[in-house]
Amino acid sequence: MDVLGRFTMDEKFLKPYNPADTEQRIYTAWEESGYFNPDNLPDAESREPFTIVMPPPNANGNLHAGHALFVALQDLMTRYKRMRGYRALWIPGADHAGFETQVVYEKQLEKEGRSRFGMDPKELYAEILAFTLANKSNMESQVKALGASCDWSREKFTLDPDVVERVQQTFIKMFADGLVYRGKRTVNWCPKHQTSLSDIETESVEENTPFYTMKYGPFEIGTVRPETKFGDKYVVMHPEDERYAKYAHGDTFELEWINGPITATVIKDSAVEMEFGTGVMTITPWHSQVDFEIAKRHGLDMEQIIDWRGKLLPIAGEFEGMKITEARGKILEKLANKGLLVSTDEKYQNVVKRCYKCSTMIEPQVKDQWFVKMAPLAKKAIEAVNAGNVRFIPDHEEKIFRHWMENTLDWNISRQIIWGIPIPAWFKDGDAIASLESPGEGWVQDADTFDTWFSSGQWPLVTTGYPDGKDFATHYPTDVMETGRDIIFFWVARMICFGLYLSGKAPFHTVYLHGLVNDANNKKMSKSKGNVINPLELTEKFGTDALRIGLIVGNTPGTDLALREDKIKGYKNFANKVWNITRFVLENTSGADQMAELTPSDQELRTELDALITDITSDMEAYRIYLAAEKIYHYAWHRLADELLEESKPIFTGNDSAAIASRKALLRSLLRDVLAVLHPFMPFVTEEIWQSLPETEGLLMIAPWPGQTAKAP
RNA sequence: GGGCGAUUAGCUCAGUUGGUUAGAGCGCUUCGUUUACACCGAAGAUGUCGGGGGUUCGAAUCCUCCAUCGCCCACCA
Repeated sequence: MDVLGRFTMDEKFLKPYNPADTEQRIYTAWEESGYFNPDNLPDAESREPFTIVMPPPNANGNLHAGHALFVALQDLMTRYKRMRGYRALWIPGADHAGFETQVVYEKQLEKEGRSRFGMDPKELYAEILAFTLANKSNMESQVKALGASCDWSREKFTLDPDVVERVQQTFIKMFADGLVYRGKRTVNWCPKHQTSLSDIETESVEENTPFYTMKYGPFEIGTVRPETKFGDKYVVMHPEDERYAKYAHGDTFELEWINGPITATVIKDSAVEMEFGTGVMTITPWHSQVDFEIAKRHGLDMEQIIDWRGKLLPIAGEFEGMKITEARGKILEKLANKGLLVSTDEKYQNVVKRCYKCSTMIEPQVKDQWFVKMAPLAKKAIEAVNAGNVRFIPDHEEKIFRHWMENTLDWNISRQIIWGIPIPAWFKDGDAIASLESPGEGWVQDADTFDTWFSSGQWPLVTTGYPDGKDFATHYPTDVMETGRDIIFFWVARMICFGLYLSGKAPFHTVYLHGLVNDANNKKMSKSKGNVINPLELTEKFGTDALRIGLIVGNTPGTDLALREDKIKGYKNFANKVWNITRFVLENTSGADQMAELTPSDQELRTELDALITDITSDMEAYRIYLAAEKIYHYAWHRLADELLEESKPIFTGNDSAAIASRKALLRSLLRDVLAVLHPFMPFVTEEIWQSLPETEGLLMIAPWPGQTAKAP
């Protein structure tokens, strides 16, 4: 107040809004208030809990645009609920991201002219740990820069000792319950990364692969992989194929094959498609899933042809030690010379599996691994969805979820990498058991680590302290799982399975799935394309609020988003617009009596905003967040600023003191509510302004959500 | 081979699950520098809502077929 009893407006409003002057200071104020931790909220005990678990970002690099979107969404959900009077908890975390991080680190080693192979495992582990911890704190500071109101005191890292122990205990329990088993089965082997991968860690790509037909004794067989055929000694056909009726199952015959004469056996199996090719094939059980299944059904021999590095073994004779890619041509040449190559279909299209990280062709190999038996877990997950205990937004994702769940095969959780949680298992004489401690003499510990999703699948449980931690009773099940549509199988499906298995309850009632954030041309961002946008560069340029609301407005769940700078720039202008609305209101409402009676027409304007807030509130409750954001944006700019402020000018320059008093009180109350509704979307600028209003006390962050619906539940 | 989605203004997208002249942002045209804001304001142009057929008093919205694009899953060598 100045000497005349008038409010003196902060001079900062005379200049455009500058996010850089504000954001760090405001975030510190929020953090120091302690309200990120819901236990510190006023009347915390009487509040209903609301819980979101943050998808822990991989601690192996900078945040990307997708992280900015999830921070914007989850933070606005948390802030909204906090203002609505909930005991709002958003639990942050960081993921060691096993294989992913190891791949990132290996690339770094490569640049330095080093390789993980030949390194002492303990040294390698220590190096990756240091790398991960450095990136973890980098990642945390970036999440803070985006304004995340998560409770850092509850932050979890997937390699925290209690997490590791919980994950290992789960494995042991699943072993006891018969839900994990040690199986010698076909696995997806990446010859570059020297580890097996789960089915969803491979990419199936349709490619042009020449299809060769070869003479195999009295038969003609087809293959796209001549380099695997050395050991083929079974010829398989459909039992009802009349063309081959004269051959009986088990018949043997001699033939001249790649490296000389062999004895082959006839096998009848209905897995063979009669219509495909000649209806006859030979099998390579060690290097093909289908062939493996056939061999298993009939108890046939299996022999490894290709080693773990992708080179031919001694069975290949003169081709031993050759990489399969270079061997193929030479083998074909030899086959042709021996008159065994009948024909080549150069145009054949075939589905090839590749490593999702390095695109190396996956080599199916038979290996002893730990598998999770998915069927019983999937059954419970589907039941939970059917019962309406888990709801998907957008709802069509439920169909995708269900379809995958109904068809998913057992899950290989063994990884031959050191960067991860060790599998607590021991082997002796072909026996395998799950145990933290050695069962006794002669037992050898499993050297493998868990698929990283085996631990992150238990994330809602471990972050809330399952089974007897202090938050488990209050905050589990959590409320919303907000994450990317692209990890519905990797993560969401597994979390539901683990949650139901361990706690008997689904870990959340709502799954909100956002789409991918693409570049301005709607192309997927990738390092190789060089179109990756660092969100922190955008916040520096346009302010965090602008980036956040720019990612929210018009972005319907499940739909990919083209991230365009001009859109973000538009919301930078909006932040400045709100700033200048405040300037106008403060300049023209000095000495406002907040209790002044509103004129009938002003009362109507007040009622108009009340109705809008009711509408926006129901949008928020129904997760129509993109609409809620647009509505308050539109009201602030095109109703309040363009129309109400304009029509206020003649009132303030007139001499109707009742009208002036009414209008002053009205504008102040409209401004406060606009700031409050806008806060979850644009937390920094709204809080900054709130702190400059003479009539407000405390942080906007914990102010009540306006409107009649604001009562605590 | 199976599944999911999209197709609305030049561009990026909404359209709250059938209801008056279909909306926003950016871009574009014209005007405006009046002390909230030029990071601005006013006015304006632009759409057979992919195509055919159907249901309905009424369809961008529901049904059906077709076309094009995108994504996901997949053990025919």
